Amino acid sequence: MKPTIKEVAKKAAVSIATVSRALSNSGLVAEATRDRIRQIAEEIHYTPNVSARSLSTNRTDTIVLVLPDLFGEFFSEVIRGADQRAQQHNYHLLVSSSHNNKGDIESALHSMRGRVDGIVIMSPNIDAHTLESSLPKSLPVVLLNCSVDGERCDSINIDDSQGAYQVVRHLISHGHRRIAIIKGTPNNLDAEERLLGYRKAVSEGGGDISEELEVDGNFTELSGQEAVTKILGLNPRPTAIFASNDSMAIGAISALRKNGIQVPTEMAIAGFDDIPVAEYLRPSLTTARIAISELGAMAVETLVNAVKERNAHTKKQLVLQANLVVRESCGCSD
Amino acid sequence: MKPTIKEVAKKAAVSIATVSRALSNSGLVAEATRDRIRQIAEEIHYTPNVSARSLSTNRTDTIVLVLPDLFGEFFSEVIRGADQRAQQHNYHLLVSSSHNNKGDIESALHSMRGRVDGIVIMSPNIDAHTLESSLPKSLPVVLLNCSVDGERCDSINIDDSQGAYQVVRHLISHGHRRIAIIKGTPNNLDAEERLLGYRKAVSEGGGDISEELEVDGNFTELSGQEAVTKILGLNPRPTAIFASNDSMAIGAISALRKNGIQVPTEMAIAGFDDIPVAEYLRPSLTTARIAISELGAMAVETLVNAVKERNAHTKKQLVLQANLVVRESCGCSD
DNA sequence: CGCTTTCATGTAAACGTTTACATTCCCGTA
DNA sequence: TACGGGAATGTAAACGTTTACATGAAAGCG
Repeated sequence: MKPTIKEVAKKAAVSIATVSRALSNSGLVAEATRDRIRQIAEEIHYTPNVSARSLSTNRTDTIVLVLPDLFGEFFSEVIRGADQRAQQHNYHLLVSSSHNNKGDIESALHSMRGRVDGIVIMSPNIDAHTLESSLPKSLPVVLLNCSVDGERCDSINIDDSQGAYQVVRHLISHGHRRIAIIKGTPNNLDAEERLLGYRKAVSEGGGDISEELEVDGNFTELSGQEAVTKILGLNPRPTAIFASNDSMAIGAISALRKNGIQVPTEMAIAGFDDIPVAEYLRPSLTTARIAISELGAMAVETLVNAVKERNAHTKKQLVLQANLVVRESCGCSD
Repeated sequence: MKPTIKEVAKKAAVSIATVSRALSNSGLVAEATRDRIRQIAEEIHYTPNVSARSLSTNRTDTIVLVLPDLFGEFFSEVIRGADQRAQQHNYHLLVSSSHNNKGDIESALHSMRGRVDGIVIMSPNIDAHTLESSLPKSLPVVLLNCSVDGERCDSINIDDSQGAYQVVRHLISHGHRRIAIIKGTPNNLDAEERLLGYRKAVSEGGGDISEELEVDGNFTELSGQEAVTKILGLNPRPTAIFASNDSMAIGAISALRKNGIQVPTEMAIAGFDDIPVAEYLRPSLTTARIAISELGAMAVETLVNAVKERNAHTKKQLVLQANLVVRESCGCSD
């Protein structure tokens, strides 16, 4: 059985209050007493129970990042940024997956009460109003990639529409007029806004506007591959593809190669995100770059501030801009 | 302030014990009473404090995965497998980073007492004996990619040596005799064993054995690129490269391209891991495949069993085999 | 020498929840 | 009608730690 503070107190012949003060440097303890207590604690491998401690102090020095998924380069980069910034603020970062469904988000939220000081939630697939009804009232929350009205918590979103618009405009500037889009997951905020940006750019640039050019995908490489099969079957065939994220662009490039179609000379392609591997592909991928890792870092920064203000601060909504990154897959050179 | 069980009890005109029984379905409660309590709990947005609950029940239904880093496709895949298996067992999975240093591992371990029921630790860079001295005695732990003597906890390792051996043997079967290796991080168990496998295959296959062919890397794409600069400067120039992981192989391929060297006709290359993007590269990457996601899943399975047995079971050491996956980058066709 | 202040430590309540045990009431059976 | 058993609920201790307040002793100052 794991030793408790009582065992330390007994062996050190002091009260548990003295042990607590000695180990946490809170309040006066005679130096000789403190040294004796610390030595005994180390000898019997005592570590405080953080549940008991947080019950008592009403603090955990921990925050949690709840993501739709925990894998893939995009989420990886979000976690990287969040982890680094949490470390700088001496907060312990935990990461948890909501598996992209509302029930799991609620379950994750319910399991966090008393365990963390604040929560970052990325949840582009969940309706923000139904999400808000699940949010604990006093626990600071920062929402990522959700559409909320701003009274209840801070949020950071990506200007998806503008990023998609830039990328598609660039394809148009290459002379493309028949551009397909591989869409993201249905009911996903990012996907919806990227579609809007695509439509706006195509409309303004005199490109073909057609429902058949808007091909289903779900942000995975496999769905990018499958979309290409459909795109190649369209008549007349598109000359460029905008994939709503880089993973689908990667899958699309692979499928084009398998169909003997040369990128970018026979089909131009562009993505969205700029995940790290995008620059290593051949051809390297033109894309809308989001500072993904900075998204995670800003989320943590915002949350840590909210925790310090006991969630009483004026909530704010930030928007991250996307920047066009021109590489080879649109026809430009690296 | 967040409502507690006391507020629910007061509004429902029952004791806190009745509320606890009603909400957790433990013990008899009249149906009308239970319905009234649940309605009130929902109205005032009551969620139990999990710290208090775990203090009382001595259980958390949570496990944690402590990784050297939380980003990159490899760790991503480990997390994917772990998360799926944890969900199947109705355990909540948390993920935390040790930032690949002993101090942070100890800090992570100390912050988990009373918060989780068990811990998976992947720590290839830390000497296992010093790690073991930090392990809590009664908390079940599963170690990944560490070298331990097996009395204290379960472990799952990769047969790195054998995997590297297979890959390098394959390069030798293509006629290569001057094969460079891009090594992993110093003092890393995986890196060390892959180097041993490389040496054994080269030695048995009559290849060149030379310290200059063993080039430093640290598992990142950038270090793969930098290693290529050194390798191209060797005289006579190697005809093949074995990168100790796929990320460095990706970086190496990119650098070879930039130097105008065609893979595989002018330089063959192979990696280790088989991260998901490896199949989308051009040329696609020959590699030693580890069922990375299965590593995570097995770790969780082993830990959940250890928790159930209250850590009193006979500890076991499992070894995951690597399988050669032949693609284009060695000169074979897909 | 006496009084005041400060140091060092102990006591006990509190944090929020669970649950063992006790109590009361109701129902069924002889 | 009486007794026994079971349902329903309340009481209070426990989980492990923190910390406000109390107490005693020692040191310093007038």
